[in-house]
Amino acid sequence: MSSQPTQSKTIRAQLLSAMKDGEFASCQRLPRESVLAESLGISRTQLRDILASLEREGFITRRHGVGTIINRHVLNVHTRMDIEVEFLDMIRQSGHEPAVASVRVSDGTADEKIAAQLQIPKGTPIIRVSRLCTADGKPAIYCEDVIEKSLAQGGYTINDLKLPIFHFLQQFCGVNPYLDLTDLRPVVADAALAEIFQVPMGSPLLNMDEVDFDIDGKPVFCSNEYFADGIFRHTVMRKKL
Amino acid sequence: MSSQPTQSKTIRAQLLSAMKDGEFASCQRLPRESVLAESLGISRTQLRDILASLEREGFITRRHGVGTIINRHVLNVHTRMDIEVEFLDMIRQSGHEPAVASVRVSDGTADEKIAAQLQIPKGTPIIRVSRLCTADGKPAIYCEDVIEKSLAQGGYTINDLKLPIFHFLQQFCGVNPYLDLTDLRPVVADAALAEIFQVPMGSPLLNMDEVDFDIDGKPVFCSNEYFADGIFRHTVMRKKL
DNA sequence: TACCCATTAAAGGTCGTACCTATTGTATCT
DNA sequence: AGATACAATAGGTACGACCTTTAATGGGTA
Repeated sequence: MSSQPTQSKTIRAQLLSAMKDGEFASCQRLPRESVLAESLGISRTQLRDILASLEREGFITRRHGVGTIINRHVLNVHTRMDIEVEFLDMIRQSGHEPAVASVRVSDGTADEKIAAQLQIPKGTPIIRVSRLCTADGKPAIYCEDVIEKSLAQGGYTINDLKLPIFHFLQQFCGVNPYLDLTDLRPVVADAALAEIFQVPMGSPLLNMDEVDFDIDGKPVFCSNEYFADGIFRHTVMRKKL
Repeated sequence: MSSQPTQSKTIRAQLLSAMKDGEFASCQRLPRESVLAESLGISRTQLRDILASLEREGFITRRHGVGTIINRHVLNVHTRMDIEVEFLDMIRQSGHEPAVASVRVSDGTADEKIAAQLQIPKGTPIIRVSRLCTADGKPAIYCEDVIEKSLAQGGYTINDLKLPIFHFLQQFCGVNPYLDLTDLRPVVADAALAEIFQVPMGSPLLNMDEVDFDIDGKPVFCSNEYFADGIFRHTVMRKKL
């Protein structure tokens, strides 16, 4: 059902971390494609496929007749908002000590909005998981995850929910999120959010409304998230189409 | 200096619009690579390079042994925040009538923040351009663009600044933004912003702090932008690395 | 009839080589 | 000294062959 970690993906990751580790720091550009391909043990054809995706992510720029340049300013971005990252990793990347302060699970049924997001009939049984993550002990992220109840296979404990939600989805629901679409909005803290984040009412918060799809394009999970202001630097890399 | 619109880019755009126009709607997947390559008049090699980038953007999913699936739910997103779009187009895409309500130009010098963003010494002369864009007559986007004064070649009028800023940069500054890095923050309207957006103080606004780089990785332009809440649907597509 | 397993066709993934073309720097000629 | 021609570099494109993963098919057995 899910996509295997193909050779391409592995080498891609390998090349990316090599760049991040300053492997080619001397001239900030990659070796000639033919050379690099050989040193990675793959063909130039495959390498070019990898480079095409890295270029689209902004990490490199390929220029005909010149070479492949490493975009260090992109590589150095802490938190790329256009790349899916676990909350705890995100907090860690921002230089803070992450923790899951609380988890709450409850059953319910899909309201109009959830039904639309998950493409299920209104009233379908769902599970709600509320979590609060802290950075150095301060409230940083509050999220309410929702998944169709019939997908959950039971047998899990609260501790399973304190781990990244992807583990839970994979282990107990048999689903592998492949990509997500997330809507962003600025909001101000109401009484409830002010209490959760321990900030004055009216404080700004970043709201993300996320729907995760599996590789078949089926929505499998959605999440409403609030991010405290001032802890993260949410950066997005943009290029024209 | 800038990258030419290569054949690859052209065909890529052509293929993407064909998908958007529902060209392959019947089965929501692309023809076999060999067939598609032929019908596009290119080699399979080149096609695969194109597909790699389209896959990274979420528009398609390539599955070994299966085929190339079109992700209509991604294709249908109105405003992809991880893709650079002109403000006026953005407003139009959101179903509103765009207009530039006001433009103001002033000279100044780089403060600490601008200096860091543009990687120039503090105090370097700059030009500031403030613009207010409206959607159906209502304030939607307010931005303050900044560019190093020595880059501007003069000879422009206010009307040139009412056009998309990229025209100005290209025509009068000789720079071609290649990608940008944008930081996102939720903010609440202070007195000045409340006046500009004609909303109560304390209203939520989305703030984007953008730095544009040319193809050589040199910062050439930065912009501090505010988006009214409720007009746009800022969506970002995310995949794991 | 129902289920399991082997076969096979379809389609993306990888490889290798040859050649085209844009850039850049250098050497030469004026 | 400047302009022009040339050569080296490196990415872009093209074929054609073969590998590997999926999914469908069909036959055989319980």
